[in-house]
Amino acid sequence: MPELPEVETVCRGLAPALTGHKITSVTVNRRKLRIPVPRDFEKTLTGSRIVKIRRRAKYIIMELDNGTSALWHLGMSGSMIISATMPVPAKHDHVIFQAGGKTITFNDPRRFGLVTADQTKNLADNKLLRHLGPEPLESGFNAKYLHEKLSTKKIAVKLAIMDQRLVVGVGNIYASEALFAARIDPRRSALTITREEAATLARAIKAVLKRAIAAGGSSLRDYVQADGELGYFQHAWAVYNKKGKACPGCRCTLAKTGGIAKIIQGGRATFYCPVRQG
DNA sequence: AGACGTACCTGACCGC
DNA sequence: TGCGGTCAGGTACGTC
Repeated sequence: MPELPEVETVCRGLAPALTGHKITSVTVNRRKLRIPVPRDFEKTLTGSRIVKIRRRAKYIIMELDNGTSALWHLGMSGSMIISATMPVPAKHDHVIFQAGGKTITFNDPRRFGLVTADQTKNLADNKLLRHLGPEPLESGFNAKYLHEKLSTKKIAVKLAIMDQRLVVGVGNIYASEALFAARIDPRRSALTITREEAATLARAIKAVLKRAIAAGGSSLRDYVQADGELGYFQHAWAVYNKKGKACPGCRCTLAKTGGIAKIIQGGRATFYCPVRQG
């Protein structure tokens, strides 16, 4: 489920609890995730200290003092649970470790997530990370870059911005939300997006993600002290999952337009306002 | 090389 | 209550 803001929130929740602490135990209950958990994963982590926790795209990178980094991906349904006391085992608790007096549980019903490790110095060449495009909130992702990238692609602009090689972290929800904010029809071929529209879209992507990260940050306060599940928080979407609803900030009449439309692109649901994004 | 479909897996929900 | 069908926020891979 989680997109970039959710993963960022998970990192921000884990970092204060774990940074500087030694991993005292690791249990892997199920090795068959999207890719197999490495056989030496437990041995690699146990006894080493967590130096730093950061995010790259939708990966959580846990840098250890032994030269390796643990990589976590939440897939569609993953979450991380911080417990101050030994938690009651639950279904789909695939990896559990202890550090800093806390127990961290990686739970993922659909098992599209993954847990692995690699040498920190090799991360740039890591098979999972090497193809990833720029971070949307960094300066390299801007109007010029986006326009150049879109200008060579025939595919729909919504599919283009979800391509992690073009820019990371824009998943199905935020793609719809950003295009709505930018007033761009998601069905348009990427190469028809003007320089000016690309500038608006780049700004919209940043704004939508930042707003969601802020919402996630405020939800963090509730559980960072005690037990809590990281990875989900309440958020008010403008168009996502709002088929038939009135489009916020739009003056179109619901009876006339039918409100927010739902279409399928690349097998995934897209929500947009045919009037505002016409 | 780009575009597109498909596969991976469980659970929630809806209509009958 | 049960059953089958559909859908779900991600990503890699195969095929054309």
